[in-house]
Amino acid sequence: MAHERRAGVPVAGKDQLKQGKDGKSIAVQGLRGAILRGDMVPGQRLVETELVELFGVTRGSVRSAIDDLVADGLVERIHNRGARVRRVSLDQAIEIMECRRVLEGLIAAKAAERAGPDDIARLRVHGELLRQAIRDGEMGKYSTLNQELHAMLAEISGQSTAADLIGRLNAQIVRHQFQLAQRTAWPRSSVDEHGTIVEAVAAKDPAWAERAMHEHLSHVITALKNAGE
Amino acid sequence: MAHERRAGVPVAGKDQLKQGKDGKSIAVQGLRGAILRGDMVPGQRLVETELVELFGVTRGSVRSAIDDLVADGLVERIHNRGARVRRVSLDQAIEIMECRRVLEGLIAAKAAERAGPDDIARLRVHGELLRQAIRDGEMGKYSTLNQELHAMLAEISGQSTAADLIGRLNAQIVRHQFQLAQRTAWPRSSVDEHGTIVEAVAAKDPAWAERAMHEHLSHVITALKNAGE
DNA sequence: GCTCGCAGGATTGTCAACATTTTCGCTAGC
DNA sequence: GCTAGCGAAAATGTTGACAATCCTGCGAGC
Repeated sequence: MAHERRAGVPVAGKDQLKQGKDGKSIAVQGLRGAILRGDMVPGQRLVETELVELFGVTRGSVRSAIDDLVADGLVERIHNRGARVRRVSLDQAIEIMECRRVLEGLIAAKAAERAGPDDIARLRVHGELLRQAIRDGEMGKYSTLNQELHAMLAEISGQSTAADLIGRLNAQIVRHQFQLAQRTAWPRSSVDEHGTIVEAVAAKDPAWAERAMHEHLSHVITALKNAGE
Repeated sequence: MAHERRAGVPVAGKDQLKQGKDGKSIAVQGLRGAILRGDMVPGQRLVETELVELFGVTRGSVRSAIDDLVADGLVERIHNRGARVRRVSLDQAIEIMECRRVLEGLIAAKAAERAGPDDIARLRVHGELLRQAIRDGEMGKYSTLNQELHAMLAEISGQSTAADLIGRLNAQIVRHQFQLAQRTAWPRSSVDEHGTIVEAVAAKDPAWAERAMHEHLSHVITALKNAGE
């Protein structure tokens, strides 16, 4: 009480470093990585003792890590019956993408409001790289650049709350997105949607940026729906 | 889906019963309630041993409960330095409300798509009650009805992901909203925004419903901004 | 007079053992 | 031949004790 420290501001830069040491964070990072990487498939049981010897941490840490991932929606647990990797149905994935759509729209709009000249320059460079990756058919590079572009917009927008929510939502559907990227040949019309978004932000036109982002993600959602049939 | 803990509708009856028994859930509910009710003010330290004797559960349960609330953004914890009730700045509250704005817009749109005749009837009744509460100046009743209306839309929309996100976001800013409700005399123009939303949903016009919801929450955000000056 | 260093006390983080619940295989009975 | 009931094994949930870390107050030294 004597020490009224910093009013809680956002996130955790140094916390991450500190947490890297203790057992819980090793378990969290290991488990999250394994699930996101696909080493553990949806529906698979997570037996605590197995994870103990897999990660070399105590059972308490594993337990705590599972709690964390349950809160993130990556794992589901049933009382006295253990935990398993959450299986996200296509309908749920669509729901999640619809949330992402409006949140990314918000970010795009705010980014358009706040973007400075240097931000715009960086965005343009990234947009050009994206176009090249698409033209050369390098899907891996495209995916990486795509994520970086969204991250850049999030940073410019300053909407850390929205960015955080999107991060969580995305983690839940990486598998669907991966499948989508592999099975879908993107139509020519959607090739330059990123370019439009960049342009809208550069023009500092929030409404346009939001519309462009909405349109872009609507196409992804449509592709998701079609993939299910 | 993964989190049917708090938000809209208690799907699992027996889970509630089970959760009521074990220590962790008692601690979670108790702590969340205390924070939301304002019994514990932002910035206040949460000493584990104190909570132990307050709720009559073990320290492990308290610890686990704190982890849960950290994941929900209600509490922040610093390594080896304990946990405290998260202090949400006005800027952060505005950010959160902007997320809520677009998510509620999504829900309103989807609700307009899916609403059946009985849903519409229920909404109209609720809208009328809301109007009465405003006319009679009963702010407490207004607040309750307002929440119920939003919950009803969330249920109709079927977007449980968005509803869950909104539930979490809302919990983080109850304090701000409470202060806002007490200090602000709502302008006449915003009196019947709820009516407009209900009408738009009843007309099964998603775009209109989304616009109406956006406008409504934009006014709340504006009020929030003004309250800070 | 001020700063640096150092125990003392308090609080959190970790761990290993105990209790409870569920599941699966087996036997007995219809 | 099939189903119901029982018991052992495995996995989970819980508890209490131990170790590491941090804040506070006091005293010595410059």
